[in-house]
Amino acid sequence: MRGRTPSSGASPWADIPMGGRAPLAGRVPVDDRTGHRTVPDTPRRADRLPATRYGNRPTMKDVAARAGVGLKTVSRVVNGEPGVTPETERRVQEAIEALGFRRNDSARVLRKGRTASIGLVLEDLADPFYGPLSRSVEEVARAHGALLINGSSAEDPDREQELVLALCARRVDGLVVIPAGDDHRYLEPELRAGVATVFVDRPAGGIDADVVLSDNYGGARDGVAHLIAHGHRRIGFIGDMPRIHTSAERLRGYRAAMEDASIPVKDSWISLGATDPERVRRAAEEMLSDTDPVTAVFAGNNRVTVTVIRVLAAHARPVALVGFDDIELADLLQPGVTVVAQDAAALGRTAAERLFRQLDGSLVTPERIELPTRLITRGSGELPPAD
Amino acid sequence: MRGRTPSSGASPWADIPMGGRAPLAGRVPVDDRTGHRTVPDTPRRADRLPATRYGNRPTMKDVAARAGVGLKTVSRVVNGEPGVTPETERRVQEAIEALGFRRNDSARVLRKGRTASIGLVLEDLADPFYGPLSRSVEEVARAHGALLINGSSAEDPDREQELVLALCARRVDGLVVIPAGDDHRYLEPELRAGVATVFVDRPAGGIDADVVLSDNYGGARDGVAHLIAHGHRRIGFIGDMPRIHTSAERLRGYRAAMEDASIPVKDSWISLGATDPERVRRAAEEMLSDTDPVTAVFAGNNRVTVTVIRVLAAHARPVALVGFDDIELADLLQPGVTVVAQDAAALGRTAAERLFRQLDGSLVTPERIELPTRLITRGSGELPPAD
DNA sequence: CCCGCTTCTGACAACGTTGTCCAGGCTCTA
DNA sequence: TAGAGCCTGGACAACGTTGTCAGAAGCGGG
Repeated sequence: MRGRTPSSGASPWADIPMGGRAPLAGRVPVDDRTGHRTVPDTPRRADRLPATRYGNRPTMKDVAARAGVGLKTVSRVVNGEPGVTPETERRVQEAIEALGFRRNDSARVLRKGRTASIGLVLEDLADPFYGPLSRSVEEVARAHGALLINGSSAEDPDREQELVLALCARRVDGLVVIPAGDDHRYLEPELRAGVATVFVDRPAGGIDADVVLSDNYGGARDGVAHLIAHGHRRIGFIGDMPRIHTSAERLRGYRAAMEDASIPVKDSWISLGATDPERVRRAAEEMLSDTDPVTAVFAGNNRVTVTVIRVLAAHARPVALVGFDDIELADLLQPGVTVVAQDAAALGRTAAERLFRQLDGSLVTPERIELPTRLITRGSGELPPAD
Repeated sequence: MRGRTPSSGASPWADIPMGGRAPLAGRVPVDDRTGHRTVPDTPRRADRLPATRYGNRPTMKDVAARAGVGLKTVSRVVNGEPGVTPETERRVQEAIEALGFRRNDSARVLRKGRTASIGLVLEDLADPFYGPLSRSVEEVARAHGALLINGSSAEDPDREQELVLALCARRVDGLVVIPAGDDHRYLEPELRAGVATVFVDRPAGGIDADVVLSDNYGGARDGVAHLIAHGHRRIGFIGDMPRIHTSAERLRGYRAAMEDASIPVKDSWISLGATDPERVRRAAEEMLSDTDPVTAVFAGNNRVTVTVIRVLAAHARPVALVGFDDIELADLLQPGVTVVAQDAAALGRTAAERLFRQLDGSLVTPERIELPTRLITRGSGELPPAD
C-alpha cells in the first residue's frame, strides 16, 4: 500500500471534496500514541504509516498527468523557462490551479544545492534592540530573494550552537549570528563548505570570519567622558555579564574615560552581571546609598537603562544618567534620557549586505567593521552633580 | 558551455521565488578561500557537478566510506536508532567528526514529508508589539522541536501572499499568519493538504480557520467609557486604516461607548488612515484646535499613542489620553499613560499551541478565540476635561 | 555439524525536482 | 518535395536521505 499509484490515470486530488480537513485526522496513528495497546516489542518511534507525510500534495507528475503533458514541461512552466507553447502553458497553468499545486522547495533545494534562505541567530527577538536589526536583515534578504529563518539563543551558548547547526542542516545559504558563546570552531566545516557567515554585535571566537560591531568601547568612553565634563567624578557603571563582549568593551570604555580624567574607580561603583531588573535595581540602590554615593550612573544597555530610570525616579536626590542604546520615548521623560545610541538597523543591514557579497563571490577576506555610536543629549546626562 | 536558450536576455538565474538576483552565481571561487589549504579529508566529488552547487559537503555516503560501513548504518547512528554496535557507532562518529558531516535536512524532509518548521508572517518585526509575539511563537515551536521561519508583510496583502506561498513551498508544517489582506482563499489547497494554520490578531477572509484575537471592540469601548466616566464628552479617535480589522473593531468600540453615553460623534473627531507619524500629528493638532476642540483622545494603536503623546506634550491645555496597546516606560511619563493593554505574548503562545494541537491531530474544528484586554490606569486617562 | 534464533548490517527503492539529451514535428530553403 | 535547421516535449538520471527487507554474523542446543 504505497501512497499513490501514479498510473491510476486521473489524479487523486481532482475529486477531493472541498473544505474537508480529513488529512489532518488520519495522518497520525493516534491509536498507537494513546498507547492502551500494550505491544511491548513494537518500538514506539516506528511510524507505521506507509507515508509519514502529512497530507498528500499534488506533485508535478500529477499536474503533468492532468494537463496531459510531460513532467519536464510542467517544470518549465513553473520556473518560467522558455520553450513552451502558450497553449501548452495555459493547460499546465490550469492544472496547477485546479490541483492547488505548489512546488516542493525541499526537492528543489536537494537538486539545486541552494536554498535561498539565510539564518539569523540572535539573543532575544522580543528585545527592542533586536527587532529592528532582524527586520533590516530581512529586508536585505528579501532584496536578494531569500527568506529569513531565525532563532533566539537566549544568551545560551549551547542553544546558539544547537540553533546554528539546525540552520546548517537546513542548508541555509548564509548565517548572521549574534554570538552567545565565545567558541565558534564548530562552524569550521560550514565555512569550508562555503556557508557565508557574518557575526554581528559581538566577535566570533576561534575562527576567522566577518564581524560587524558597534564601537562599544568608544561609545561608552564618550558617554562617561560626557558625564565627567559635566562635573561628575563618582560615576557608577551597571552592566551585563562581563563574558559578553559588548559588556566588557563598554566597561573598558568606562575605565578608559575615568583614567583619562585621572579619577580612581572604586569597586563599589561597578556592578556586572545585572541580567534581571531586580538585580539592576539592587545594584543601583546600593551605589546610590553608599557612604560615598555616585552622582551619576552609566547604564550598560537598554534593559539596564530602563530599570535605572525607575530607580532614579523614586530617588530623592537628582542623579545624572547616560545609557547605552537608545530607548523609545526617552525624549519625553523628565529629564530626557541622554544615551549613547547605536544603529541596530545599520548593524543588521551592513551584516546582511556583507553576507550576500560573500555569496556572490565579491568578498573573500574576512573583515572587522566597526560602526560609530552617537551621543544624544537630552537632559539626564547634563545634570550637575548633587553632592 | 550550456548555452541552451538563444533568448538569453532573461537571466538564467531569474528563478528565485521572491524576485531579485540569485545570490550564488559565482560560488566556485570559494575554493580560493580555503585555497592553499587543501582539505585532505574531504573526498572530491566528480567533476561533472551541477554548475549551481557550491562547496562540497560530505554526505552519509562519504561518512560510510570513511568509516568502512554501509550507508544505512550511518543513518542509524545519526538518528540515534537502535541496532548499532558501540564499536561501529564509535567509528561512524569519528568519521562524522573528521569530515564535519551535517545531515542534509532537505533530503530528509523530502523523504519524511515533514520539516519540523513553522512559518510566521507578521506585519513588522521591528514593531514592539510583534517582537514578543514572535518570541512566544518561537518558544512554543522550540518546545515542539520546530524552527521558526518568519517574514514581514509590511501590511501589504500581496507581500503576505507571496510570503505565505514561499513558506508553503518550503513545506512548513504549519503557519501562523497575521493577515494583511482580507482574502485568504489562496490557502485552500494548503488547508486541504493538512498544513496547520492559525490566524492571529485579525481574522482570515474567505476561509474557515483558527483565529486568535484580542477583544479589540470591548477593549476600545472600555477605554473610551473610561474617558467618559471622567467627564469627557468631546473625545477624538485616531486610528489606522479602517480596512485593517483591529482598526475597524476599535473604532466600533469607540462608537459604541459614545452611543452608550448618548454622545453624538462629530466627524472631525475621527481620523483614520493615520499610518505615519506626520499624519497622526496633523490629525491630533486639527482636532485639538477645532472650534469645538476635543478634551480627550483615544489612540488606536501603539504607534499612534507615541506620536499623540508628543503632540500633547507640546500642547498648552492638558488633554486626556487612552491608548490601545501598552508601551514601554508609559508609567514614567508625566502623566503616566493610561492604556488598553493586550498581551502580545499570550496571543502568540495561544496561536502556536493551537497550531501544534492541530498538527498532533487533537484539534479539528476551527475556532475563534478572543483574549481579553486590560485597562491600565496611569494618569493620562483620568485627567478631567479642561474646557 | 546443522538448525534456529537474535543481532547487526547493507542493498535498494522511493521522495519531488531539475539538468541532459534525444525524438519527433515544424518551418524554411534549394 | 526533400533536407537542414529549429522548436517543443518527454524519458531518464541524479540530488541525499530513510523505510523495507533480506543477508551475514554470532551463538547455543540438539
